[in-house]
Amino acid sequence: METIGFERHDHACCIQDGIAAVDAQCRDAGLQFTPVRRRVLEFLLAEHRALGAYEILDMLREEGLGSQPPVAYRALDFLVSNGFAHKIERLNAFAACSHPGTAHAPVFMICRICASVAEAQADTPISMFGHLAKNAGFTIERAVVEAEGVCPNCQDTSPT
Amino acid sequence: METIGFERHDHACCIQDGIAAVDAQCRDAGLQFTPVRRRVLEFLLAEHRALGAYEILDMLREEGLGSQPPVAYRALDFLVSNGFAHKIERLNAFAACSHPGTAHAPVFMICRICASVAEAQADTPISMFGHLAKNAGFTIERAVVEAEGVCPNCQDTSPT
DNA sequence: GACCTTGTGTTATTTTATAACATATCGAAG
DNA sequence: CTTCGATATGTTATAAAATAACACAAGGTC
Repeated sequence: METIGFERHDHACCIQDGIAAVDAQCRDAGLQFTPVRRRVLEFLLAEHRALGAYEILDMLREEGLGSQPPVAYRALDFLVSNGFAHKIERLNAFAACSHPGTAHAPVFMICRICASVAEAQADTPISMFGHLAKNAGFTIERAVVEAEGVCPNCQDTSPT
Repeated sequence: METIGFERHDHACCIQDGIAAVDAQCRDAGLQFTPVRRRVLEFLLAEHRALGAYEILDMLREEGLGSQPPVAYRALDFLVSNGFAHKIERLNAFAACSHPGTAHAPVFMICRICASVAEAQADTPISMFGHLAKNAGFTIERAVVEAEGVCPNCQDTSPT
């Protein structure tokens, strides 16, 4: 139920702590947290918005870490499939996970004005839609929940 | 809270009733329910799964109703922006609305095995995530909710 | 040292979506 | 009735997002 995202905060910590947490988890799980993968996660952690794969690819290219789409997509696959990042389906873009290592039922809030993305942890998909699924006889395995609207920082500006 | 989707049913009615409802709404609202738009909605209603834009385009092409992508995308835009169809973000595909004309907070259930899509009506995004948004100071305008899993008809088959 | 696994480099292609401009239809205003 | 504006469609071209397929490299293990 906790949300971190739109508040002011020490942003350096976002990156450091995020990387450290994933580093530790990779060591525990025997996953290779390679330079490309680490750098991509850093890019994602550096902004509280979702980055497109090609945007990431451009950043990698500037650093000589890879120049072709599969490089970016492979790193993103690694991060997403291990729960270190999420794909924001609505945007065809990717965001670092704010709660790496914890049980996952992310709810994303996407600001239509500044494009920032915050991740809230809800309980489980079951607790939210379990009753609907049960009615239908459907077994939920995973849920995409993405709310669009206006973040607190853009609330006053442009009422449209 | 009602779900129609995975049950056996008189499928001809899905199409007839769906078209009739949208036809009526268009007349009321002064919207043009043109042949292309009508046909695209029929394609969507004909299957309880999501169709890709290019899949729809192929069907239009076979009937001589248009052969270039914008034709399909424009018809889909019309249907989606008037609430007669929905985009399933997870699939980059489109499905007819099961509840045209009613207040909208659709929850989609996507079967990973047979690819069928059912639409349930939840209350409002607010009732589902309002507390999360409130914590964050976020104003929800729209929500994408898509659950993936296994539909009742595929439940027994292939436990993977 | 041969082999296997995992990750990266690279080329090419597929899939999804839109920009931009031309043409057509139709009702309302003049 | 004809000119205009609004809306819809036709068409060409291109952009944006994603993946297939194969080659190479590094590191561990038998």
